[in-house]
Amino acid sequence: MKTKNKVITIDGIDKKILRALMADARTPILEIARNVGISGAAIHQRLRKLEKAKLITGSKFIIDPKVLGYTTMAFMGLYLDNSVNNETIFRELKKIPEVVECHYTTGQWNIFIKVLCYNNEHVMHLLNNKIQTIVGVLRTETLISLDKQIDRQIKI
Amino acid sequence: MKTKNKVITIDGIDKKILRALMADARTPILEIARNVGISGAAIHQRLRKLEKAKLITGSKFIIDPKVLGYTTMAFMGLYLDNSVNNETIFRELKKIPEVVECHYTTGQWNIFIKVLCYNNEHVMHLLNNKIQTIVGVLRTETLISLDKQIDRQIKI
DNA sequence: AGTGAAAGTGGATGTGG
DNA sequence: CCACATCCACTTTCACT
Repeated sequence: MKTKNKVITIDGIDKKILRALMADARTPILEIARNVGISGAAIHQRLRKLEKAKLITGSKFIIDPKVLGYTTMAFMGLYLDNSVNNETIFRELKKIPEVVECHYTTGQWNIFIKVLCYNNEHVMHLLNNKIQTIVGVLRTETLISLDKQIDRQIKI
Repeated sequence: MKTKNKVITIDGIDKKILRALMADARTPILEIARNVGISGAAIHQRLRKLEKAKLITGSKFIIDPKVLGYTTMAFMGLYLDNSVNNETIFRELKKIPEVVECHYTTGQWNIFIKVLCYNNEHVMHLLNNKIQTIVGVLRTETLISLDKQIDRQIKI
């Protein structure tokens, strides 16, 4: 069990700062300062506060996997053998670079993952040679994402 | 139909640059320059090349929704009425801030979405008052993510 | 919480190899 | 493709309010 995270409240200025940086992590602090009408140093303090509260967990360049040839996104539901420890499965899944998300879920499957592949053949290979060979994985179901229409963070 | 994206190849230096910036979008270019052993100006040129190729699609501050109280993540599979246009559904879903991902998928459902909620009650409210009221949505199935173990970008 | 100033660093660009 | 040099803008910190 993880320790409980405190829920924090943020004001309008924090929201403006976050919205700017969530849209573009390299937005100059001074530019934000000019837009919200306070000094750069004040923005700094607020950012430190937000980082300390762990609301900001980092910043990332976002790349488009399609440009590297990863044109096929798929979701897979995994049925597991009751006798196997989830942690073992997670450890194996983390080793597979194509697996970009992994959830322990309610419902028909035990584990639900998102994968990125070059094409359907790659999906097949991944299933046969990587996923299905993990000890404890009994059966899988695959959904192909034909079109990703929304992909965003929670609205601030 | 979108226009076809060209698949590009990147060399070892590009990979190092991308890995640094994918981990932390605010990594100074000069720091990367020192690490890979070429000048800052060269890094600049390569970044422009990668942006031009649309491999880099932007940069974002990543926030942890849990700290704002969004402790419940769920996936929902939507069954649609054949007579309704998908675009109409996408448009409605985009208006719902809790919906952070939306895919048109193969398999039992027509549309598959990811949502962020405060709690199970919020999930229920979302289903009853937002999702199920969209014209064309016949039925839904919901999976709750009890634990997110992996959430990353494709490995470079 | 916020300001303002000061010192250091980094971003961006043009010239030339 | 890359280095070097330059200029300007931005980050970061601190004393003060």
